[in-house]
Amino acid sequence: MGRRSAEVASRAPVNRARALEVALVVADSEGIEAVTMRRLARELGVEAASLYHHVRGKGEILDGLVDVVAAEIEVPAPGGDWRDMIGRRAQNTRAVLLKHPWAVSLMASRTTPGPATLSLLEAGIRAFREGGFSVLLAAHAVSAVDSYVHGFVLQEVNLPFRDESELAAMTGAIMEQFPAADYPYLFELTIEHVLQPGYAYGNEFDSGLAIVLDGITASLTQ
Amino acid sequence: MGRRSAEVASRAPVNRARALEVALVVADSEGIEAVTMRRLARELGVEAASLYHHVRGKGEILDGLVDVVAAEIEVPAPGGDWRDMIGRRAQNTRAVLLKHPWAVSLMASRTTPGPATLSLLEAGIRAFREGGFSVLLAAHAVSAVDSYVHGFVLQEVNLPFRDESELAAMTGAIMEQFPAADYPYLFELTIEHVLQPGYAYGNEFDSGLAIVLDGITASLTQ
DNA sequence: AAACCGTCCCTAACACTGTTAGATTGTGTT
DNA sequence: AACACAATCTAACAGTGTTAGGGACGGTTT
Repeated sequence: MGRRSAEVASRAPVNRARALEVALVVADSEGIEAVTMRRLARELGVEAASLYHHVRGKGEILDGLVDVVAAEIEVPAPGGDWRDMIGRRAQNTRAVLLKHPWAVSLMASRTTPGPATLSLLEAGIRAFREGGFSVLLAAHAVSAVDSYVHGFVLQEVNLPFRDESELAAMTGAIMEQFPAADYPYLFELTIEHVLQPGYAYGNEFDSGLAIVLDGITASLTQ
Repeated sequence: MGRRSAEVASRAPVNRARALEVALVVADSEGIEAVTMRRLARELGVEAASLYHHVRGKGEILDGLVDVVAAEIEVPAPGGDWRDMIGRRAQNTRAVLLKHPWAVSLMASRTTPGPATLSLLEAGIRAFREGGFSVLLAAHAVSAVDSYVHGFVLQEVNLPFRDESELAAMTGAIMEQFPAADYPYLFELTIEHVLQPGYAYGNEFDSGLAIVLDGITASLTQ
């Protein structure tokens, strides 16, 4: 009865893949800060130092986690409208990153890309190139859309509230602490938009994505 | 000559402001991971536990750092073209965040905004509202542009190279490790764009910003 | 069969981290 | 001179990643 959260059979031999498997479960259920060498080892029925026979260090675990998440992102098959393909790629990316909220910051901070990360990038560039974009324009476009997606999700996963009541409490606390007169437009937007029933920050994703895609279209015809 | 990097006079009394001052210097010169309670205390000529008489915990230091950086971002004065104002705001944001590379992730992960953070947001919304945007469109637009800027800089500050030769070494290492045939378009883009003399990823910022601003313009007239 | 070798795992330790409890100092006021 | 109070101290706790060195086990070679 000791172990409660990540139930992983500790029979199979310890190796890099099993360590990553366990790390993913722990990160998803308790956050990335719970992924420690001692914790992974305990989950694998082993001592911390033993992990260093399968992995160069904790960095390799983090790199591996990033690529596992990247592999989970479905890339649209070639052949089709670039706008549709890039749009779906963006939606899929957001969906997967929301399932692993710790992954966004990690993807940015880790700098050794794995095969899945490269494939995701390849699919983005391909969609633009086969859609008639020059190499230069494709580079600009994929950078713009990926920056937008990562930036949006980065904010989204760090929001300090999860439902409307928590949001109301949050905005209330902020507006109490600071004079509302200093931020008239922010105040207006909060009252008339944010605090309206049915609001969720995640809804802004689609409009922002449309903005970026429209901008990319405009960059084509000029 | 024990102390070498952050030379801060340790005469003045210890308080929250001085702690933040020291924290900023340490973070800029040695990275955010060097900002530890013991390090700040040492720099202030004091023991770590003493800091807790001036600050609730390390979180308050990090929150303070975020707002110090936000305060450094120059917001354009009211009255002018929205595209120009938002563009300058984006450029200024990027410039300041590049001076404090640790700040991007921190701004996203900390969830207690300070006055400077709110002012920056206020200025963005104001530019759109006074440019004729509805509350809804202004919300969409400011979310889109801020997501783009943060996402771009997040990638930019985490690039594992600083000059063209390091970039060449990096791409070379990646292309050795993985079969280039698996990523034909990425390969093409690398050869024809990334490895061209004068390339720097930061140059993509302007084109992406133009894309977002064009997209916002398009969202107005539809 | 006996010796060897490499893989895997262990214990122990090092130098760190944020944070708290409780004692001690120093300064200013009564 | 006595008190009060804020600021600082020492010591400790439960963690972190990582390395060194030793022991057990299996398979392969002599």
